[in-house]
Amino acid sequence: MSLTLIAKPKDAKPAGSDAATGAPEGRALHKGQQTKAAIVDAALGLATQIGLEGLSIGALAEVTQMSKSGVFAHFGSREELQISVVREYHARFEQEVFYPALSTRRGLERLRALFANWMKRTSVEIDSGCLYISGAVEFDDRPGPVRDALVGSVNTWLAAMNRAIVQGKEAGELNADADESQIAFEIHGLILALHYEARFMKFPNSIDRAVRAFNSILARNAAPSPVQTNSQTISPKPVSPKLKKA
Amino acid sequence: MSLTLIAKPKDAKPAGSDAATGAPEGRALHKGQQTKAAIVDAALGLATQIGLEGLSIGALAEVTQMSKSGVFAHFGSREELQISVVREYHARFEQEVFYPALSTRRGLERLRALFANWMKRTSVEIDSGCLYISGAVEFDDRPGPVRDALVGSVNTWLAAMNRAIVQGKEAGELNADADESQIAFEIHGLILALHYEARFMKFPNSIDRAVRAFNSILARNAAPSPVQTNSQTISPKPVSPKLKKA
DNA sequence: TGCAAAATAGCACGATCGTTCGTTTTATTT
DNA sequence: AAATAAAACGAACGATCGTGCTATTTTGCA
Repeated sequence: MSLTLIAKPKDAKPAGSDAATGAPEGRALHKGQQTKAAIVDAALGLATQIGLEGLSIGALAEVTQMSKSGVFAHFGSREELQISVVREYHARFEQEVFYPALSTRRGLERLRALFANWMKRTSVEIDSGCLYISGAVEFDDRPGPVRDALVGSVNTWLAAMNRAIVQGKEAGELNADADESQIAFEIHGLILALHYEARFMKFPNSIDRAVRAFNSILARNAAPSPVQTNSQTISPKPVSPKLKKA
Repeated sequence: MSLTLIAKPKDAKPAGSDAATGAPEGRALHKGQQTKAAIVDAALGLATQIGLEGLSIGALAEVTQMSKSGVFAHFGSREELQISVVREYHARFEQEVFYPALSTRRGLERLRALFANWMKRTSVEIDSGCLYISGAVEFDDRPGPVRDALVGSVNTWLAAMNRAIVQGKEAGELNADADESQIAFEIHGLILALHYEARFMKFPNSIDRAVRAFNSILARNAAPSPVQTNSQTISPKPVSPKLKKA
C-alpha cells in the first residue's frame, strides 16, 4: 500500500513458508524472526480470548514488553498481523488434529481420530476460545484478506472431514444412501453447540453431549451389516478408545 | 453510576416494561420515548451486522441523524444501550418465534412450530445476523450486565425448547429412553451450523440441511408406535407443512 | 398562551487506536 | 574491529471512542 520503508525479507511476500516467521529454509532463525514468532504467539493468545478485532497493537506491545512501533514494524499493518495469527492458528490446528489422524486407516477410523483430536483440543479451547468460531462471527460480513484467510482455513478443515466420510462410505462402512455432506454438517453443528454451551452458557456436560451426538450420527449412518465390501479387513485394535470416556 | 444529570423516567430503572422505551402503561408514547424506540431499532440493525461491541454511539448518531450527545442521553452509558438492544432483540424473538407457537398443541407439534418459526426468522437473519450468536462470541468471557442479559435471553429460549421436548415425551410422542437435553443440544447445534455455513461460508443449501437434520433427530427419537398414551387426540391439520419444502 | 420540564445539540475532555518517521540500539557480515 | 544491515524505540499525528457539562430547542400541560 503506502508503506515502502517497512523492513521486509528479500522475497516479495511479507510472510513466507513458516506461517508466522517467514524463516528462510534450513538456516537458523535470525533475531527478528524469532521475536516475530514470539509476537504472533502472544497475539494468538490474545486473539483467541478477545477476538481478531479486539486484538490491538498497543495491548500486544504491553504483553511482549516491546514498543508499539517495534511490534508494528514486523507486520506493516494490523491486517497483516491478523492474517499472521490466522495462519499460525491454522498451522497448530493441522499439527494437533489433522496430522496425527493421518496415521490411522482411511474412512471412519480416521474420522473418529479427527474427532477425538478435535475434542482433545476443544477441552483446552473452552478456556481460551476457537478462532474459527469467533473469526466467523467477526468477519461474516467484512470482505478482505483476513476473511479470505479464515474461510480458506475452515474450508481446508471441513474438506478433510468430508474426505474421511466419503472414504468411509466408499469402504462400505456407511449406509449406501448416507448423505456425506449432511453428516459433515451435523458434526460441524455439534462442535459449534459444544463451544457455545460450554464457553458461553457454562454448561458442564457439553463435551459428553458432543461425543454422544457424534456416536449417534455414526450409528445412524452405519452400514447395516459388518459385511466387507472391499479387500480391507477390520483392524483388531478398537477404534479410538478415548472416545468412550472422553 | 457517576451520571446524575441524565434524564430518566420517574421510576428507578432506566428502561421499563416496554423493553426499549420504558413507556408508562396505557398512555401514548411521549416524544422522547418514541425517538428512543427509533434509536434502539437502528441500534439493533447495526448490532446484528457488526456486533454489540462494534456498535458505536457516533455511528448510531449518524444513522439516526442526531447528535452524539442526543443519542447518548437516552441511555446514560454505552452499556445500557447494549442492554436495551439485547432486550429489544429478545422481545422480537419472542414475538416472532415463541408466541405464535403457543397456539399449537403442547409437545412435538409445538416443537415443530417453534423450529419452523425459527427457520422463517433465520432466512432473514442470514443477511443481518443473530445477536445470540455474535453476542455469545463477544461476551463469552466478559462478565457484566450485557453478558447477563444475553445469557438470560438465551436461557429463556433454550428452556422453551426443552419444555416442548419434555412435553412431547410425556405425551408419548418420543421414545421412553430419549434424552431430552441431548435432543435440545443437537437442535441447538444444527441452528448454529446453519448460521455458520450460510452466513460465513456462504454455502447455499444450509437451510435445507438444517431442516433435514431436525427431522432426522425427531425421527430417531420418535416413539415406535402411534399409540396414544393420554386423552389428547391428534389434531387433523398436518404439522407445519412449510417444513416439507422450506 | 405561557412556562416548566424534557429532549436535543454543541463543544470539549482524556484515552486509545493504527500508523508514520527519525533515531538509536543491536545483530550480522566483511 | 569496522562497516553495514536489521531491529527496536520514542514521540507524534489524526481519528474515533465514550462521556461530561452547558446551552438551546422542543414538547406537553396549566
